[in-house]
Amino acid sequence: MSDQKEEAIFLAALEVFSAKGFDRATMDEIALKAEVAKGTLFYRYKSKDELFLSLIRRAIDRFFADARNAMAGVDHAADKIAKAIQVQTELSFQYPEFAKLLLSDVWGKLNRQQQFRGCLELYLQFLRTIIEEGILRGELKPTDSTLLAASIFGMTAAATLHLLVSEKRVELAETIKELQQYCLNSILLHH
Amino acid sequence: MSDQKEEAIFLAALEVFSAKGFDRATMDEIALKAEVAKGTLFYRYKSKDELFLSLIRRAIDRFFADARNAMAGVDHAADKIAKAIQVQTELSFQYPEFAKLLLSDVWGKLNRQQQFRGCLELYLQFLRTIIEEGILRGELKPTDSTLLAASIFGMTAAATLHLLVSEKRVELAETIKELQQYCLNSILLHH
DNA sequence: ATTTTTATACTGACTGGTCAAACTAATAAT
DNA sequence: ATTATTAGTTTGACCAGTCAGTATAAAAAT
Repeated sequence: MSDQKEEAIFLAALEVFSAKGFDRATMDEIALKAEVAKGTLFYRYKSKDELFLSLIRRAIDRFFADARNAMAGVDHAADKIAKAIQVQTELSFQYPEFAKLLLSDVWGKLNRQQQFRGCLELYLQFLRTIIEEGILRGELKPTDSTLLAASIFGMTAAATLHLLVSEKRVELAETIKELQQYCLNSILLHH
Repeated sequence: MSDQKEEAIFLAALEVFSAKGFDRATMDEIALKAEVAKGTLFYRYKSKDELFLSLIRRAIDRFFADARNAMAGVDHAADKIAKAIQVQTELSFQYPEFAKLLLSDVWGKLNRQQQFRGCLELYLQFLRTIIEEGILRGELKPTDSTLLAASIFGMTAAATLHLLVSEKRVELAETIKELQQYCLNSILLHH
């Protein structure tokens, strides 16, 4: 039960799944990168699916924790949303390949993908709560909180991925500020 | 070079790739669904990659044409953006599985995925032009047009997919209106 | 006549998962 | 102290299935 091995497997899985996506990632490559025999992977995880999910859970938990953390002491709903956008953008820049994996594999019907979605849903739920509170407190316009939460998440994910993929050098801080403004102010000059 | 066969292959490929994603889709199944011998697929397309790309090109061309069409006679940049959101949302609702495929497979590094991205880029370029014109004409606040274009696309894609995947019954028209407002007005009540 | 299609069988590379054997270290028995 | 036992862990060769792509020879279609 060496924690070292577990950590090595986690890092290798993160790397390989991120680089190749679920289907093209192989257990052989993960084992190789983790410097562990293939059998060890299956001793510790029932299947490729399970290894993948354990990775996802750990990563999303951390994302979630970061987001909660960033909002400690923040009161206004708009400010909380701004923080959420910031944390998500920072994570995308820090783990771009993982962010791609996230946006690529959440939409499917397979069991693994549904469970994956369940993890992400926890975060969206959290956003929803913030939105609903904001509406109740008269800070936000009434709207379908589910739709808005998904919109904020999707806008941030796709925008950052597009930047990362297009390989333009960009200022992280500047990007965050603009995304926050799209969402929180109008893009219109007069209205 | 019967057009009938080509159409059958197109439809079958659309269906199978949409349902399974690129990796899990098999040429055998596509051939079966198209009621065509497997050899025919390889006679007409060099490889699975090529078949996939021809499908993508055709689909995105159509999306692009729809968008252009919807904007004929529309003048204000904000109205054009509203139309873009509308067309994209309608297409997501009409071909939900294909929309998933789109958002899942555009981010990769593989040759096929890069070419795929090239197709989508044409559309984003188109959005950019609209945005830049809007800025020049003093209708939109100055911003990085690339970032905004990607944000609009991503917001719309992720929001609609999330609805489709969560299987809540929703009003298409209502959804479109809300997404347009997120983008074009503020979500804030006072500002 | 030439191109296109079909049905079927085949190849060969790849990969998730298995399993019996081997290793390790701690504990119990002598 | 030394040996035996036990339980958990690790190994890597191996298996069975899958699938893109090929081959072929006959039949349709143009």
